[in-house]
Amino acid sequence: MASKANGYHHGNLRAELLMAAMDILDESGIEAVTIRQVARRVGVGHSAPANHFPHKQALLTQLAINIFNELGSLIKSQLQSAPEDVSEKISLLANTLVEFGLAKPNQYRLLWRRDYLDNSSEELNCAMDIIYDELLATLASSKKSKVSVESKAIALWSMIQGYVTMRIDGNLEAKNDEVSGQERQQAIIEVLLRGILS
Amino acid sequence: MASKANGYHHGNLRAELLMAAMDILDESGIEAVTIRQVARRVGVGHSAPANHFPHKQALLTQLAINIFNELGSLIKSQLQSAPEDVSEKISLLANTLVEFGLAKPNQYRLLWRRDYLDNSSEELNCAMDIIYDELLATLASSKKSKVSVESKAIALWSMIQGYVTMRIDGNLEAKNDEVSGQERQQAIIEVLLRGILS
DNA sequence: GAATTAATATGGACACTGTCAATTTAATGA
DNA sequence: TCATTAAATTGACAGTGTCCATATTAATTC
Repeated sequence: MASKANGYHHGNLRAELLMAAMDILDESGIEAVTIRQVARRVGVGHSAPANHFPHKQALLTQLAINIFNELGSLIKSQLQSAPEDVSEKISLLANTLVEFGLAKPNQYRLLWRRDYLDNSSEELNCAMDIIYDELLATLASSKKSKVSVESKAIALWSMIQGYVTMRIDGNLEAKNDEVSGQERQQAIIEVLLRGILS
Repeated sequence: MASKANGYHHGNLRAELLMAAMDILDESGIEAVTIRQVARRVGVGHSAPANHFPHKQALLTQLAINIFNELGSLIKSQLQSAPEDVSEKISLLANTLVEFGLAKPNQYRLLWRRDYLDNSSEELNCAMDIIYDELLATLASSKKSKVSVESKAIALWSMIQGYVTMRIDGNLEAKNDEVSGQERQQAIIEVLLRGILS
Protein backbone atom coordinates (compact mmCIF):
# COMPACT_ATOMS: atom_id res chain seq x y z
CA MET A 1 0.00 0.00 0.00
CA ALA A 2 1.45 3.28 1.13
CA SER A 3 4.78 1.76 1.93
CA LYS A 4 8.05 3.41 1.11
CA ALA A 5 8.80 0.58 -1.28
CA ASN A 6 12.41 0.34 -0.30
CA GLY A 7 12.12 -3.38 0.18
CA TYR A 8 13.32 -3.87 3.70
CA HIS A 9 11.84 -1.18 5.87
CA HIS A 10 8.16 -0.97 5.32
CA GLY A 11 7.47 2.55 6.44
CA ASN A 12 3.83 2.14 7.35
CA LEU A 13 3.70 -1.26 8.93
CA ARG A 14 1.82 -0.48 12.11
CA ALA A 15 -1.14 1.00 10.31
CA GLU A 16 -1.24 -1.72 7.70
CA LEU A 17 -1.07 -4.45 10.31
CA LEU A 18 -4.13 -2.95 11.96
CA MET A 19 -5.96 -2.75 8.66
CA ALA A 20 -5.12 -6.33 7.75
CA ALA A 21 -6.13 -7.52 11.21
CA MET A 22 -9.46 -5.71 10.92
CA ASP A 23 -10.08 -7.30 7.52
CA ILE A 24 -9.38 -10.78 8.82
CA LEU A 25 -11.54 -10.09 11.84
CA ASP A 26 -14.46 -9.07 9.65
CA GLU A 27 -14.02 -11.96 7.27
CA SER A 28 -13.29 -14.84 9.58
CA GLY A 29 -13.72 -13.88 13.21
CA ILE A 30 -11.35 -13.34 16.06
CA GLU A 31 -10.00 -16.88 16.09
CA ALA A 32 -8.59 -16.32 12.61
CA VAL A 33 -6.68 -13.23 13.64
CA THR A 34 -3.19 -14.56 14.30
CA ILE A 35 0.01 -12.59 14.28
CA ARG A 36 1.45 -14.78 11.59
CA GLN A 37 -1.62 -14.56 9.37
CA VAL A 38 -1.70 -10.79 9.66
CA ALA A 39 2.00 -10.60 8.84
CA ARG A 40 1.50 -12.89 5.85
CA ARG A 41 -1.28 -10.73 4.48
CA VAL A 42 0.84 -7.61 4.71
CA GLY A 43 3.69 -9.52 3.12
CA VAL A 44 6.16 -9.32 5.94
CA GLY A 45 8.08 -11.74 8.14
CA HIS A 46 6.27 -13.42 11.02
CA SER A 47 8.29 -11.52 13.59
CA ALA A 48 7.98 -8.05 12.10
CA PRO A 49 4.79 -7.17 14.02
CA ALA A 50 6.68 -7.56 17.29
CA ASN A 51 8.36 -4.22 16.63
CA HIS A 52 5.03 -2.45 16.71
CA PHE A 53 3.04 -4.60 19.12
CA PRO A 54 4.87 -6.37 21.92
CA HIS A 55 2.25 -9.11 22.03
CA LYS A 56 -0.90 -10.16 20.29
CA GLN A 57 -2.96 -8.60 23.07
CA ALA A 58 -1.54 -5.18 22.22
CA LEU A 59 -2.63 -5.46 18.60
CA LEU A 60 -6.11 -6.62 19.51
CA THR A 61 -6.44 -3.92 22.14
CA GLN A 62 -5.61 -1.24 19.59
CA LEU A 63 -8.13 -2.81 17.25
CA ALA A 64 -10.80 -2.64 19.94
CA ILE A 65 -9.93 0.98 20.70
CA ASN A 66 -10.39 1.87 17.05
CA ILE A 67 -13.73 0.08 16.94
CA PHE A 68 -14.95 1.81 20.09
CA ASN A 69 -13.91 5.17 18.67
CA GLU A 70 -15.70 4.60 15.41
CA LEU A 71 -18.81 3.49 17.22
CA GLY A 72 -18.55 6.53 19.47
CA SER A 73 -18.37 8.88 16.51
CA LEU A 74 -21.32 7.18 14.89
CA ILE A 75 -23.41 7.62 18.02
CA LYS A 76 -22.45 11.25 18.41
CA SER A 77 -23.34 12.10 14.86
CA GLN A 78 -26.64 10.27 15.19
CA LEU A 79 -27.52 12.12 18.37
CA GLN A 80 -26.77 15.51 16.86
CA SER A 81 -29.57 15.19 14.37
CA ALA A 82 -31.86 13.67 16.97
CA PRO A 83 -35.29 14.82 18.06
CA GLU A 84 -35.78 16.56 21.38
CA ASP A 85 -37.97 13.88 22.88
CA VAL A 86 -36.08 11.90 25.50
CA SER A 87 -37.62 8.56 24.79
CA GLU A 88 -36.91 8.98 21.08
CA LYS A 89 -33.33 9.86 21.89
CA ILE A 90 -32.86 6.78 24.05
CA SER A 91 -34.50 4.64 21.43
CA LEU A 92 -32.23 6.03 18.74
CA LEU A 93 -29.13 5.40 20.82
CA ALA A 94 -30.15 1.85 21.56
CA ASN A 95 -30.98 1.15 17.95
CA THR A 96 -27.68 2.55 16.77
CA LEU A 97 -25.79 0.23 19.07
CA VAL A 98 -27.81 -2.79 18.04
CA GLU A 99 -27.56 -2.03 14.34
CA PHE A 100 -23.81 -1.63 14.60
CA GLY A 101 -23.52 -5.00 16.33
CA LEU A 102 -25.65 -6.72 13.72
CA ALA A 103 -23.82 -5.07 10.83
CA LYS A 104 -20.32 -5.82 12.14
CA PRO A 105 -20.72 -8.79 14.44
CA ASN A 106 -17.06 -9.72 14.69
CA GLN A 107 -16.03 -6.19 15.52
CA TYR A 108 -18.77 -5.94 18.11
CA ARG A 109 -17.81 -9.25 19.66
CA LEU A 110 -14.21 -8.18 20.13
CA LEU A 111 -15.33 -5.19 22.18
CA TRP A 112 -16.51 -7.56 24.90
CA ARG A 113 -13.86 -10.20 24.65
CA ARG A 114 -11.89 -8.86 27.58
CA ASP A 115 -9.88 -12.07 27.76
CA TYR A 116 -8.23 -11.05 24.49
CA LEU A 117 -7.73 -7.45 25.53
CA ASP A 118 -5.61 -5.51 27.96
CA ASN A 119 -8.19 -4.59 30.55
CA SER A 120 -5.88 -2.13 32.22
CA SER A 121 -5.47 -0.05 29.07
CA GLU A 122 -6.51 3.51 29.86
CA GLU A 123 -7.15 4.21 26.22
CA LEU A 124 -9.44 1.23 25.87
CA ASN A 125 -11.46 2.06 28.94
CA CYS A 126 -11.74 5.70 27.90
CA ALA A 127 -12.96 4.76 24.44
CA MET A 128 -15.65 2.64 26.04
CA ASP A 129 -16.56 5.25 28.60
CA ILE A 130 -17.24 7.80 25.87
CA ILE A 131 -20.13 5.68 24.68
CA TYR A 132 -21.34 4.93 28.18
CA ASP A 133 -21.21 8.61 29.05
CA GLU A 134 -23.32 9.41 26.02
CA LEU A 135 -25.83 6.97 27.38
CA LEU A 136 -25.70 8.53 30.83
CA ALA A 137 -26.15 12.03 29.46
CA THR A 138 -29.14 11.04 27.40
CA LEU A 139 -30.78 9.28 30.31
CA ALA A 140 -30.06 12.15 32.66
CA SER A 141 -32.78 14.23 31.07
CA SER A 142 -35.40 11.58 31.78
CA LYS A 143 -37.84 11.98 34.63
CA LYS A 144 -36.36 11.48 38.06
CA SER A 145 -37.58 8.35 39.78
CA LYS A 146 -36.69 6.03 42.61
CA VAL A 147 -34.10 4.37 40.44
CA SER A 148 -30.88 6.27 39.81
CA VAL A 149 -29.69 7.34 36.39
CA GLU A 150 -26.70 5.03 36.75
CA SER A 151 -28.92 2.04 37.28
CA LYS A 152 -31.02 2.94 34.28
CA ALA A 153 -27.91 3.29 32.17
CA ILE A 154 -26.52 -0.04 33.28
CA ALA A 155 -29.84 -1.72 32.68
CA LEU A 156 -29.99 -0.39 29.14
CA TRP A 157 -26.31 -1.00 28.48
CA SER A 158 -26.68 -4.56 29.77
CA MET A 159 -29.78 -5.35 27.77
CA ILE A 160 -28.28 -4.08 24.55
CA GLN A 161 -25.06 -5.96 25.15
CA GLY A 162 -26.89 -9.19 25.91
CA TYR A 163 -29.39 -8.84 23.11
CA VAL A 164 -26.82 -8.16 20.41
CA THR A 165 -24.57 -10.93 21.64
CA MET A 166 -27.36 -13.45 21.53
CA ARG A 167 -28.64 -12.22 18.19
CA ILE A 168 -25.30 -12.48 16.42
CA ASP A 169 -24.54 -15.81 18.05
CA GLY A 170 -27.83 -17.21 16.85
CA ASN A 171 -29.20 -17.83 20.32
CA LEU A 172 -32.47 -16.11 19.59
CA GLU A 173 -33.31 -17.58 16.22
CA ALA A 174 -35.47 -20.33 17.62
CA LYS A 175 -37.22 -17.86 19.89
CA ASN A 176 -38.23 -15.34 17.26
CA ASP A 177 -41.53 -17.02 16.50
CA GLU A 178 -43.41 -15.15 13.85
CA VAL A 179 -41.89 -11.85 14.82
CA SER A 180 -39.07 -10.33 12.79
CA GLY A 181 -35.85 -9.18 14.35
CA GLN A 182 -36.76 -5.55 13.77
CA GLU A 183 -40.05 -5.84 15.66
CA ARG A 184 -38.47 -7.74 18.51
CA GLN A 185 -35.72 -5.21 18.79
CA GLN A 186 -38.25 -2.42 18.97
CA ALA A 187 -40.32 -4.29 21.49
CA ILE A 188 -37.61 -5.00 24.02
CA ILE A 189 -36.39 -1.43 23.87
CA GLU A 190 -39.94 -0.33 24.52
CA VAL A 191 -40.24 -2.58 27.56
CA LEU A 192 -37.15 -1.16 29.16
CA LEU A 193 -38.06 2.35 28.14
CA ARG A 194 -41.35 1.99 29.93
CA GLY A 195 -39.50 0.96 33.07
CA ILE A 196 -37.06 3.82 32.73
CA LEU A 197 -39.64 6.51 32.18
CA SER A 198 -42.11 5.37 34.81
CA MET B 1 -10.48 -41.95 41.15
CA ALA B 2 -13.02 -44.65 40.48
CA SER B 3 -10.92 -46.26 37.79
CA LYS B 4 -10.64 -49.97 37.38
CA ALA B 5 -6.99 -49.70 38.27
CA ASN B 6 -5.90 -52.23 35.72
CA GLY B 7 -3.31 -49.85 34.40
CA TYR B 8 -4.14 -49.68 30.75
CA HIS B 9 -7.86 -49.38 30.33
CA HIS B 10 -9.15 -46.68 32.54
CA GLY B 11 -12.76 -47.70 32.90
CA ASN B 12 -14.22 -44.34 33.75
CA LEU B 13 -12.31 -41.99 31.55
CA ARG B 14 -15.14 -40.03 29.96
CA ALA B 15 -16.57 -38.94 33.28
CA GLU B 16 -13.19 -38.11 34.74
CA LEU B 17 -12.19 -36.08 31.72
CA LEU B 18 -15.29 -33.99 32.19
CA MET B 19 -14.56 -33.52 35.86
CA ALA B 20 -10.97 -32.52 35.21
CA ALA B 21 -12.03 -30.14 32.46
CA MET B 22 -14.55 -28.52 34.78
CA ASP B 23 -11.91 -28.10 37.46
CA ILE B 24 -9.49 -26.46 35.06
CA LEU B 25 -12.28 -24.27 33.74
CA ASP B 26 -13.14 -23.07 37.23
CA GLU B 27 -9.54 -22.54 38.20
CA SER B 28 -8.06 -20.95 35.11
CA GLY B 29 -10.73 -20.15 32.55
CA ILE B 30 -11.63 -21.57 29.20
CA GLU B 31 -8.32 -20.73 27.56
CA ALA B 32 -6.59 -23.11 29.94
CA VAL B 33 -8.85 -26.02 29.07
CA THR B 34 -6.80 -27.92 26.52
CA ILE B 35 -7.19 -31.55 25.58
CA ARG B 36 -3.63 -32.26 26.55
CA GLN B 37 -3.89 -30.50 29.90
CA VAL B 38 -7.07 -32.36 30.75
CA ALA B 39 -5.45 -35.66 29.77
CA ARG B 40 -2.40 -34.84 31.85
CA ARG B 41 -4.49 -34.13 34.92
CA VAL B 42 -6.29 -37.43 34.63
CA GLY B 43 -2.95 -39.11 34.08
CA VAL B 44 -3.53 -40.47 30.63
CA GLY B 45 -1.97 -40.12 27.19
CA HIS B 46 -2.67 -37.00 25.17
CA SER B 47 -4.69 -38.91 22.62
CA ALA B 48 -6.81 -40.94 24.97
CA PRO B 49 -9.62 -38.35 25.11
CA ALA B 50 -10.17 -38.78 21.36
CA ASN B 51 -11.86 -42.10 22.06
CA HIS B 52 -14.57 -40.36 24.05
CA PHE B 53 -14.74 -36.95 22.37
CA PRO B 54 -13.99 -36.70 18.66
CA HIS B 55 -12.83 -33.11 19.04
CA LYS B 56 -12.33 -30.50 21.66
CA GLN B 57 -15.65 -28.93 20.75
CA ALA B 58 -17.44 -32.12 21.75
CA LEU B 59 -15.90 -32.06 25.20
CA LEU B 60 -16.70 -28.40 25.76
CA THR B 61 -20.23 -28.88 24.47
CA GLN B 62 -20.84 -31.66 26.96
CA LEU B 63 -19.41 -29.44 29.67
CA ALA B 64 -21.81 -26.66 28.72
CA ILE B 65 -24.74 -29.08 28.69
CA ASN B 66 -23.88 -30.17 32.20
CA ILE B 67 -23.63 -26.59 33.36
CA PHE B 68 -26.96 -25.67 31.79
CA ASN B 69 -28.57 -28.67 33.42
CA GLU B 70 -27.24 -27.82 36.85
CA LEU B 71 -28.36 -24.24 36.46
CA GLY B 72 -31.76 -25.46 35.31
CA SER B 73 -32.16 -27.66 38.36
CA LEU B 74 -31.15 -24.84 40.62
CA ILE B 75 -33.74 -22.55 39.11
CA LYS B 76 -36.47 -25.15 39.35
CA SER B 77 -35.80 -25.86 42.97
CA GLN B 78 -35.72 -22.15 43.74
CA LEU B 79 -39.04 -21.57 42.01
CA GLN B 80 -40.73 -24.39 43.86
CA SER B 81 -40.33 -22.65 47.17
CA ALA B 82 -41.22 -19.30 45.66
CA PRO B 83 -43.94 -16.88 46.67
CA GLU B 84 -47.08 -16.51 44.59
CA ASP B 85 -46.46 -12.93 43.62
CA VAL B 86 -45.41 -12.67 39.98
CA SER B 87 -42.96 -9.85 40.40
CA GLU B 88 -41.30 -11.65 43.28
CA LYS B 89 -41.03 -14.76 41.15
CA ILE B 90 -39.43 -12.92 38.27
CA SER B 91 -37.08 -11.18 40.64
CA LEU B 92 -36.10 -14.47 42.22
CA LEU B 93 -35.43 -16.04 38.86
CA ALA B 94 -33.30 -13.12 37.71
CA ASN B 95 -31.35 -13.08 40.94
CA THR B 96 -30.69 -16.79 40.76
CA LEU B 97 -29.21 -16.42 37.29
CA VAL B 98 -27.07 -13.48 38.27
CA GLU B 99 -25.84 -15.11 41.45
CA PHE B 100 -24.88 -18.23 39.58
CA GLY B 101 -22.91 -16.19 37.07
CA LEU B 102 -21.08 -14.29 39.78
CA ALA B 103 -20.36 -17.43 41.77
CA LYS B 104 -19.09 -19.47 38.82
CA PRO B 105 -17.95 -16.93 36.27
CA ASN B 106 -15.98 -19.27 34.07
CA GLN B 107 -18.80 -21.76 33.88
CA TYR B 108 -21.24 -19.00 33.07
CA ARG B 109 -18.99 -17.59 30.40
CA LEU B 110 -18.74 -20.91 28.62
CA LEU B 111 -22.50 -21.04 28.26
CA TRP B 112 -22.35 -18.11 25.86
CA ARG B 113 -19.14 -18.89 24.05
CA ARG B 114 -20.87 -20.39 21.07
CA ASP B 115 -17.64 -20.26 19.11
CA TYR B 116 -16.31 -22.99 21.35
CA LEU B 117 -19.49 -25.05 21.26
CA ASP B 118 -21.40 -27.13 18.78
CA ASN B 119 -24.31 -24.84 18.08
CA SER B 120 -26.22 -27.54 16.26
CA SER B 121 -26.24 -29.83 19.29
CA GLU B 122 -29.85 -30.68 20.12
CA GLU B 123 -28.91 -31.51 23.66
CA LEU B 124 -27.20 -28.18 24.19
CA ASN B 125 -30.08 -26.19 22.80
CA CYS B 126 -32.58 -28.18 24.82
CA ALA B 127 -30.65 -27.65 28.02
CA MET B 128 -30.70 -23.92 27.35
CA ASP B 129 -34.35 -23.89 26.37
CA ILE B 130 -35.33 -25.44 29.67
CA ILE B 131 -34.15 -22.32 31.44
CA TYR B 132 -35.63 -20.01 28.87
CA ASP B 133 -38.96 -21.83 29.10
CA GLU B 134 -38.95 -21.39 32.85
CA LEU B 135 -38.55 -17.70 32.22
CA LEU B 136 -41.39 -17.69 29.70
CA ALA B 137 -43.69 -19.58 32.02
CA THR B 138 -43.04 -17.23 34.89
CA LEU B 139 -43.64 -14.19 32.73
CA ALA B 140 -46.77 -15.65 31.21
CA SER B 141 -48.69 -15.02 34.39
CA SER B 142 -47.88 -11.33 34.31
CA LYS B 143 -50.45 -8.81 33.21
CA LYS B 144 -51.16 -8.78 29.48
CA SER B 145 -49.90 -5.66 27.75
CA LYS B 146 -49.05 -4.34 24.32
CA VAL B 147 -45.73 -6.13 24.46
CA SER B 148 -45.75 -9.90 24.00
CA VAL B 149 -44.54 -12.36 26.59
CA GLU B 150 -41.75 -13.42 24.25
CA SER B 151 -40.41 -9.89 24.01
CA LYS B 152 -40.52 -9.52 27.77
CA ALA B 153 -38.64 -12.77 28.16
CA ILE B 154 -35.98 -11.81 25.65
CA ALA B 155 -35.60 -8.41 27.26
CA LEU B 156 -35.04 -9.98 30.67
CA TRP B 157 -32.87 -12.78 29.32
CA SER B 158 -30.77 -10.22 27.44
CA MET B 159 -30.36 -7.87 30.35
CA ILE B 160 -29.28 -10.63 32.68
CA GLN B 161 -26.87 -12.03 30.16
CA GLY B 162 -25.34 -8.62 29.49
CA TYR B 163 -25.22 -7.60 33.12
CA VAL B 164 -23.53 -10.75 34.33
CA THR B 165 -21.05 -10.73 31.48
CA MET B 166 -20.03 -7.18 32.21
CA ARG B 167 -19.92 -7.74 35.95
CA ILE B 168 -17.63 -10.76 35.77
CA ASP B 169 -15.45 -9.12 33.13
CA GLY B 170 -15.01 -6.08 35.33
CA ASN B 171 -16.66 -3.70 32.91
CA LEU B 172 -18.90 -2.20 35.54
CA GLU B 173 -16.45 -1.69 38.34
CA ALA B 174 -15.74 1.90 37.43
CA LYS B 175 -19.43 2.58 37.04
CA ASN B 176 -20.57 1.33 40.39
CA ASP B 177 -20.11 4.67 42.14
CA GLU B 178 -21.02 4.43 45.75
CA VAL B 179 -23.56 1.73 45.14
CA SER B 180 -22.77 -1.90 45.91
CA GLY B 181 -23.22 -4.66 43.39
CA GLN B 182 -26.17 -6.01 45.32
CA GLU B 183 -28.06 -2.73 45.21
CA ARG B 184 -27.30 -2.18 41.54
CA GLN B 185 -28.44 -5.67 40.72
CA GLN B 186 -31.70 -5.08 42.52
CA ALA B 187 -32.18 -1.72 40.87
CA ILE B 188 -31.79 -2.83 37.27
CA ILE B 189 -34.12 -5.76 37.82
CA GLU B 190 -36.62 -3.32 39.24
CA VAL B 191 -36.36 -1.05 36.21
CA LEU B 192 -37.10 -3.84 33.81
CA LEU B 193 -39.78 -5.26 36.07
CA ARG B 194 -41.55 -1.94 36.01
CA GLY B 195 -41.53 -2.03 32.23
CA ILE B 196 -42.74 -5.59 32.15
CA LEU B 197 -45.59 -5.13 34.58
CA SER B 198 -46.84 -1.82 33.23
C1' DG C 1 30.09 13.56 4.54
C1' DA C 2 31.44 9.71 7.64
C1' DA C 3 30.64 7.02 11.51
C1' DT C 4 27.88 5.60 15.12
C1' DT C 5 23.47 4.52 17.03
C1' DA C 6 18.75 3.29 16.94
C1' DA C 7 14.82 1.39 14.65
C1' DT C 8 12.99 -2.11 11.97
C1' DA C 9 13.15 -6.08 9.44
C1' DT C 10 14.66 -11.29 8.87
C1' DG C 11 14.65 -16.45 9.71
C1' DG C 12 15.34 -20.02 13.17
C1' DA C 13 14.09 -22.01 17.46
C1' DC C 14 11.15 -23.38 21.37
C1' DA C 15 7.21 -25.09 23.75
C1' DC C 16 2.64 -25.46 23.18
C1' DT C 17 -1.77 -26.68 20.75
C1' DG C 18 -5.48 -30.06 18.15
C1' DT C 19 -5.75 -33.79 15.36
C1' DC C 20 -4.29 -37.71 12.77
C1' DA C 21 -2.08 -42.41 12.13
C1' DA C 22 -0.02 -46.73 13.39
C1' DT C 23 0.51 -49.57 17.21
C1' DT C 24 -0.18 -51.98 21.68
C1' DT C 25 -3.07 -53.67 25.23
C1' DA C 26 -7.07 -55.57 27.29
C1' DA C 27 -11.91 -56.93 27.33
C1' DT C 28 -15.60 -59.33 24.94
C1' DG C 29 -18.08 -62.99 22.64
C1' DA C 30 -18.67 -66.82 19.35
C1' DT D 1 -9.39 -70.42 22.41
C1' DC D 2 -9.20 -67.14 19.24
C1' DA D 3 -10.94 -63.34 16.47
C1' DT D 4 -12.92 -59.00 17.09
C1' DT D 5 -13.54 -54.77 19.11
C1' DA D 6 -12.78 -51.02 22.35
C1' DA D 7 -9.59 -48.18 24.48
C1' DA D 8 -5.23 -46.93 25.44
C1' DT D 9 -0.20 -45.79 23.71
C1' DT D 10 3.51 -43.00 21.27
C1' DG D 11 4.91 -40.35 17.26
C1' DA D 12 4.04 -37.07 13.74
C1' DC D 13 2.30 -32.84 11.53
C1' DA D 14 1.05 -28.13 10.79
C1' DG D 15 -0.13 -24.27 13.21
C1' DT D 16 0.42 -20.82 17.05
C1' DG D 17 2.93 -16.82 20.14
C1' DT D 18 7.14 -15.41 21.61
C1' DC D 19 12.08 -15.13 22.06
C1' DC D 20 16.71 -14.85 19.96
C1' DA D 21 20.65 -13.58 17.08
C1' DT D 22 21.30 -11.43 12.84
C1' DA D 23 20.84 -8.27 8.85
C1' DT D 24 19.44 -4.07 6.86
C1' DT D 25 18.19 0.62 6.72
C1' DA D 26 17.19 5.29 8.82
C1' DA D 27 18.48 8.83 11.89
C1' DT D 28 21.72 11.24 14.57
C1' DT D 29 25.96 12.94 15.90
C1' DC D 30 30.69 14.24 15.19
